[in-house]
Amino acid sequence: MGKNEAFLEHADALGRGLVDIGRASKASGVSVKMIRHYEAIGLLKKVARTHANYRVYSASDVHTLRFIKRARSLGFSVEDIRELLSLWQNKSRPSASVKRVAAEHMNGLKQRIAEMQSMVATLEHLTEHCHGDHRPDCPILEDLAKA
Amino acid sequence: MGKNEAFLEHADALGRGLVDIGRASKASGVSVKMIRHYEAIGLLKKVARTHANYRVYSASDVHTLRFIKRARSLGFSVEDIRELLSLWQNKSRPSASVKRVAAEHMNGLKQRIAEMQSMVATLEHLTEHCHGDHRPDCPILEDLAKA
DNA sequence: CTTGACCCTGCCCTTGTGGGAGGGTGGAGG
DNA sequence: CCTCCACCCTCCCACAAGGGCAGGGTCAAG
Repeated sequence: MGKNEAFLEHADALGRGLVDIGRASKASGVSVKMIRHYEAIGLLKKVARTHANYRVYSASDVHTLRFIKRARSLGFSVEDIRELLSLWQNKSRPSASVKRVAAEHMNGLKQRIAEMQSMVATLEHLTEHCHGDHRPDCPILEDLAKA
Repeated sequence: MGKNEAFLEHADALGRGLVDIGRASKASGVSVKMIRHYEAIGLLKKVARTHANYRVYSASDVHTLRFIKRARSLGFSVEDIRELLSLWQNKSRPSASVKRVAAEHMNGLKQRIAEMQSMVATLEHLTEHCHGDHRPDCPILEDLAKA
């Protein structure tokens, strides 16, 4: 094993395929700021540190960060991701649990989409009838003022 | 005019068609909390107060609150509303200005809808292929882990 | 005079992310 | 060895648009 891994030198760590937070950020697409934040809220386990207190990430940590990044890009909340991560790491998880999390998230998305579409429909209707010129009459303002 | 209106008694104020914040809230649909907040951020002008420092709203104030409420329900941001309110109060506004604000807001909505629809499409595809039973294999987790 | 329903201000919480201050470190070039 | 810059560290603050609570004042009815 050589030296105790709890306190590596920076150069040493890079030599062993471990990366600093900047490289982990570039490799995962998660900003440095957010990597620290995910650690602070316990989404990512506490990683090793160098003597200088620099965080050191393994390939597996970076993999987890990419998982988080991808999940965020699909709109999952941090709490959803917490659950997905634990399911991911649990080799005997039932796929039904994963499916449930995804399905609930999808329903939330669909509902918000529907709400926004109804806003768009109203706005579309109102702007269609707005001259959009120098004149002050405007059905948009009239709607806001009446309803 | 009778008494100076700067410091009314509560009962006095109600007698003149003015309302307290609770009534203004019920009449407008804006929560008491948010009425105060809108005042704090300058969306609503500072209203009169009674001797006891209670806020007193006129019918026109309530009308403005309803305008704000309706605009929020169409998804306009507070900053958009600030602009819409000033256009509403400016009798010589060009309707083109109103239309522009509405159109930009609509574009933002449409873009967010598109992003969310693409999330839903991906999720739908993934959940379709997930057994959703006791077995651990799950294309959802595989996607999150690979991409 | 008490009680309950209001009202007041002020502070903290949310979600996810960015920004900056103030200070320590690593490695390269002079 | 010294200097620099890029990087790292920890805190604190900010945003949207609200919710919630604490601790106190007030009003009207009984």
